Formats: sequence, structure tokens, C-alpha cells
Amino acid sequence: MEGLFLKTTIKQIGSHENEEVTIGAWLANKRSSGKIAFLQLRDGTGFIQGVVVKSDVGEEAFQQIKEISQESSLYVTGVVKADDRAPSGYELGVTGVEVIHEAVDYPITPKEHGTEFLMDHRHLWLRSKKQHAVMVIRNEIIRATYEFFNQEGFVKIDPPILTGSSAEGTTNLFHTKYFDEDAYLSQSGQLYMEAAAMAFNKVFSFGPTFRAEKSKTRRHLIEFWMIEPEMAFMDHEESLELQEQYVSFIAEAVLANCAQELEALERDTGALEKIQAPFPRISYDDAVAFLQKEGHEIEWGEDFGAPHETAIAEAYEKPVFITNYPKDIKAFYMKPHPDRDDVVLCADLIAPEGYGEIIGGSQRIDDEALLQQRYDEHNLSADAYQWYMDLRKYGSVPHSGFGLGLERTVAWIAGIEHVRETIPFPRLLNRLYP
RNA sequence: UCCACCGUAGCUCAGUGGUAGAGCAAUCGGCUGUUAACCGAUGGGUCGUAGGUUCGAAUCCUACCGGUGGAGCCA
Repeated sequence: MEGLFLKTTIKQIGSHENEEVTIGAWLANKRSSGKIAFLQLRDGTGFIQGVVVKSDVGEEAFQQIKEISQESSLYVTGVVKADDRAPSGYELGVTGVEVIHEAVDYPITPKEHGTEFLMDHRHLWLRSKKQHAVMVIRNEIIRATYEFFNQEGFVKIDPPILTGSSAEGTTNLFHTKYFDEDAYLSQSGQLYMEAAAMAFNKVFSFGPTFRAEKSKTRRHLIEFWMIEPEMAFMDHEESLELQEQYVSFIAEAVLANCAQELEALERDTGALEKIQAPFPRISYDDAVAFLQKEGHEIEWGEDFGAPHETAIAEAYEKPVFITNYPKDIKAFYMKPHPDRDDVVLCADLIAPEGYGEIIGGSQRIDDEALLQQRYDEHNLSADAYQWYMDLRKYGSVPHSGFGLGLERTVAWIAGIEHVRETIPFPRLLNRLYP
């Protein structure tokens, strides 16, 4: 498939073996000697090496080509040749180069750079091979997400981004004005997705969320993207099964469709091949006992910190569900365990290799009186949530849902240290540019 | 908000009380299979900012500014 336009791209160039083609490209890097030059070309779809031989193109053209600066834009004409030495299997035997625009003093040189410098030049950094590979994997995860939920009969529903009040009342929200009213940027679409599930049965959302927390770790962004499915008539256990199927599907899709990108990132694909449902489950109770045995200082009733999650994840090769947390450290809308009042029907999915929590999910309270009680306990204004209460008044059903953090998932699958490299233009503490 | 570390050439860094350095990038030259190519030459500095100690400060002290990693919060 070349798309609607018939111009050749590097990604498709293999289908033109031994033909002369012209591609639009940028010069990523070059190496040259007296009589041969190697152009590292990229066109956004891939990377290929152009080989310029002086005796083929002539003295004058050879000199001109040697002087082209890094990141200049070009039309390159050449013959596609299979070559075992090339990473993609193909090279371009260059017959002519037309410079579209000459780049002067491109700042990102082919050597090491520091984080601050690269982040200041994020708009250019995206052109580099590694960043390109991460974004292609991000795109594949998004594509696989749509495929999975479509084949499972979900309807995509878009919750609002501007809201009148907090969904959970815990984290700090970005405040703005809505004409004369106060408004906030959404930190979760979940409550709206519950309403949507009562209208469309199985639904999912995919959109940006905002947290005005002064978080400064490799797992946190101020603006990030979340996938939030919500399922009517589905209990907590069924939700866990759906979650492990979904995550396995993503891993499989990336392995099948992003081999070159995983190679460029030097990702250990053996670890990804182990991501197959079912995933292990450990209760909060057992997790606390396990941590105490390992020498961590933690008491029942306390929430896990990042070191605790990592310690638990290291005991498994696959992602692991930690289930049934104490009700007091979880959100107000989670349904109590049928046999115990002190824990709720919820689970966090912890990724292996220290990547931390990628999913948080639960079965929701469907009883009107209990929900009212939780409002009172958490000092939430019932007025603001009247519509949410309505869902328990008019044909309430058991329902469950979860939220998956896209950037944490991309970081884990792609093997990237910091989530800031998994989103094109990250919003971080002290980082609103570019 | 708290804790630790770091600010020296366009970039990555060395220099820790006595003349401001290297590699890469840039410019010039050489090289027929390079992979961050290599070899030779040239240009390139308000040592984060302000104050202090000292005969003398990039170096020691204080404050501030900026960054990185982590904690809490969570996806």
C-alpha cells in the first residue's frame, strides 16, 4: 500500500528494486571520501543510505553533493539496490540530487547531547532515528487499541475536556474560566464514561488528561493520554480478563508490526514475547505480607510507593495485578468486596522491569444509597454529581472500567527510560516549550 | 513542597587557588564501502548571575536563577 499518492517513500522502496526512483528526503548525516560519498537519508517513513560514486555523477555534481549540510531537504534520484550491508536491506545508488532548501547550522549534531538541550529542541529531536522509532510504536499501540476495542464491540465515546468540577476530588486540577464560571481541565473521563456505558453498553475513550501536580519523576507528565473503557453488566473479574487480553494484544501487535523500530531501540523482544494472558494476580493483603517478608517497612492500610511496586513486579516476568486495596486509600466510587467491608473490588496492573502502574481499574458502586454515603464521607457536593447519581436511580447495573496510561505503556513496550520521550511534545514541570 | 547532584566554546565534558583545555560541530585540505567514519590544519570563551574571602578565584564562602535525578500524588 502506498496510499493515494504515487510518489515513492523509503518505507515502500523495496517494491521498486532495480528501478530508478525519486524521493523527497532530508540529509540526516553524511560520510565521504575522495571518490565515494554516503548520504544518510530520511523521509519520515524510514531511513536509507544513498551511495554517490564520483565516476557515475561527475566531478561537479559530486563536489556539490559532498557540500550539502545536515538536515537540508532534497529530491534524490537513484536506483534501488538490494544490499546485505544495509539495515533495511536496500540502498539507493544515487544518480542525481536536487537541493530544495539548504539547512544552516542544524543544532542536533551526530553526537551525545544533554536532556535540557534536547528538550529545548524537541521539534527537531523528533527527526532522530530513536525518537522516530518511539513515535511509530506509540502509533502502533494506538492503532491496536482501536482494533481491539472495535473487534470487542466497544463504541468510542469522547468525554468532555472542560469540566465544572473534579472527578475524584483528590488531585490538583488546572483551573480556567468558562465565561463567568469556574472550569477545570479533565483529569479523567471516567464518570462520563459510566453514563455512556448505560447508553451504549461497552464504551471506551481515548484522549488527553491533565494533572496540575508538581510531579517530577520519569513516570509523570502534566498532560498525558489515557484509554478509559467502561463496561455495563461486567464484574471486576471479567474486567481483569479484558485488561489482560487488551495488553497482550498491544504487545503482540508491536512485535508483529514494529520489528525495525524495536531493533533501532535495542529493545529485548524476549521480554515482550512473554506478555501473554493470563497475568498473575496478588491481593493487596498478600502483597503487604510479601513486602514485609522482603524487609520493606509497610503496614496494612498504607498505599504502595514506587519502590514497593517495583519489588512486587520483579517477582514476575509478566505484568501483575494487585487486587482488592483498602477502601480508605481508593476512590469513592469503587464497589466494596462482597465478603469484606474494608477492601474494594479494584486492581492496579504493574508492568515488569520497573515501569510501574499502567492500569488502574475497579468495579463501580451501583447502589444509590451506598454512593450517597460515600459522597457524605468524602465531603463531595451531591449537587455537582446529581447526574452521576441518576445513573444509580434509573436502571442501575453492575459495571466495571479501567484507565490505561498511554505514555507509560509506550515507555514499557519500547523500553524507554522516561515518559517524556514517549509523547511528541511533553508537558512537564517547568516545560511548556516547544 | 522536600532531598541529592550539576551549571566552563554551538554541543558533550576535563580543569578543584597561580597564563582557559580536549573531542564533536563549523571552515579549509586529504581519503573508493563508510556506519556518531577517519587523518591534518584553522577560527571559536562575560567559566549561570550578584556579592564576599584572597596579592591572585572557573576553583573557596553566601544568596539567587536554571537544570537533572528521586520522594509525595497518580496513569
